[in-house]
Amino acid sequence: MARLPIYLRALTTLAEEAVTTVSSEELASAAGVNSAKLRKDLSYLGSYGTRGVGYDVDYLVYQVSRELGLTQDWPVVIVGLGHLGHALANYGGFASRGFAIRALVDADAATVGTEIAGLRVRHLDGLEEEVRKHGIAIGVIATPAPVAQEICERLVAAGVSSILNFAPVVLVVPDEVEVRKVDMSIELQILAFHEQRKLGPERHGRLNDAVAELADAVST
Amino acid sequence: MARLPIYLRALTTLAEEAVTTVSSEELASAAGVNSAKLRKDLSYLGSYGTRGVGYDVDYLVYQVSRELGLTQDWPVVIVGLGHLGHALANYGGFASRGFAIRALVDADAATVGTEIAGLRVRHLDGLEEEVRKHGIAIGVIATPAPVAQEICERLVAAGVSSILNFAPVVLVVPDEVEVRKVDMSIELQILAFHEQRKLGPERHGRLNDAVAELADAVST
DNA sequence: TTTTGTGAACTCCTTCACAGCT
DNA sequence: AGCTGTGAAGGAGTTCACAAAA
Repeated sequence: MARLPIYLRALTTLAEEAVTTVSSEELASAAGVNSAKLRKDLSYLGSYGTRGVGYDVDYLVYQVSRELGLTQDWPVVIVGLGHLGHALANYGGFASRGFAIRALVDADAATVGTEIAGLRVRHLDGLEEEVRKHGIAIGVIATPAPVAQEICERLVAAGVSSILNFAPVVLVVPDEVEVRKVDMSIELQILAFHEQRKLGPERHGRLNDAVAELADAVST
Repeated sequence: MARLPIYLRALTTLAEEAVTTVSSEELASAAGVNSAKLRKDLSYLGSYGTRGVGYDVDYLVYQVSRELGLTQDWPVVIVGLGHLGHALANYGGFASRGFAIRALVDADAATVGTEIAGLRVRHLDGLEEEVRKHGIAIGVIATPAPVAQEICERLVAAGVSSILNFAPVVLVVPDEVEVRKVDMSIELQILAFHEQRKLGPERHGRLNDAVAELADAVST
């Protein structure tokens, strides 16, 4: 149910605009999906709509939040406070969405001890203690790629079972640990791929090899 | 082919380790996918493997790069230089992967004129001029959510046809414009969902309504 | 013998289309 | 009359399993 957070965001926006009721058509277009898909997705949570009317916005916000586990606050640790970790620590979107950054950890002596977003950065040595002390279940890895796997293993050993990985590596974890990854280079590369396609039909792997062959055949 | 960048990263790592040949099995495990899937993906680019042997790493790096359009450098503009935009501008992974950040643009007077990662930040007013001057086709939006759609429209009007969006909104664009989005809150919410599942079987939408009903039926 | 490249089967997700409520 | 909830159809992507090539 990777789309629930998008629905929740659209619903929250509607609630702020004092909208009380929304149809699947309206909500779907706000979320950028097909309305049948939205209805099917919501139907997995239960029958929270009213036929002929639509969905009650506040009620649906609550139900979706509950399904996502956002009726409680999840304590989070950020490992690695370079530019990215710094940006993450300061990102306001977390607190308002059910997450509480409880610990910041870094290996760099110049960073350790500084205060970021109201929290003091602790040395990497204290990682396990911080995880246990705050009952942290979600770890964010914003370290350089070469150390990400090691940090990941330490997080898992300390009891973390969900990891959000910003380092450009494929993390190896036990089956019961959930990993999500965010890789900006990969997103840009996907865009570059589409840009290239737009430039013209020349040189596009096998498709164009076939075209070239055809052109050859025709010209002879 | 959203997986090609992952294969490319694995291949680049192998090349750095002076590995010359790799089997689909090995490359697939490095990329975290099934080997049949990897072979099928690569087969769309052409037949670049040798049966009984595997793939030549350097040759495959070249072919995948070419397919992704990374044999040329793509000029990029970053709009919004808060913590996140700052982090993106300083992220070294771009330059080494076929992208060149050519312009930085922000609306905040305190940020305009400062130098970030060797580039001077220009006022938002100059957005269109920067896009034209550098022939920019890819725009990165790292602004607050409320202005993201407006920035997006200006980028598109100026000629940008691919957008990487970090603002937590669904952007509306013409069909020919490609949008990729990165939303850290959404990734965390997906993790929270899985964390909650692990906590116990109580209260999980319709599945548990069914279980509860069954329990009722049994107890009566 | 080893490993690719790929038809065929399978599984999962999406969309249609409409019966059933309000 | 209007909109949800959902079976059924359709499509896309994944995995199997093996023939063909080195």
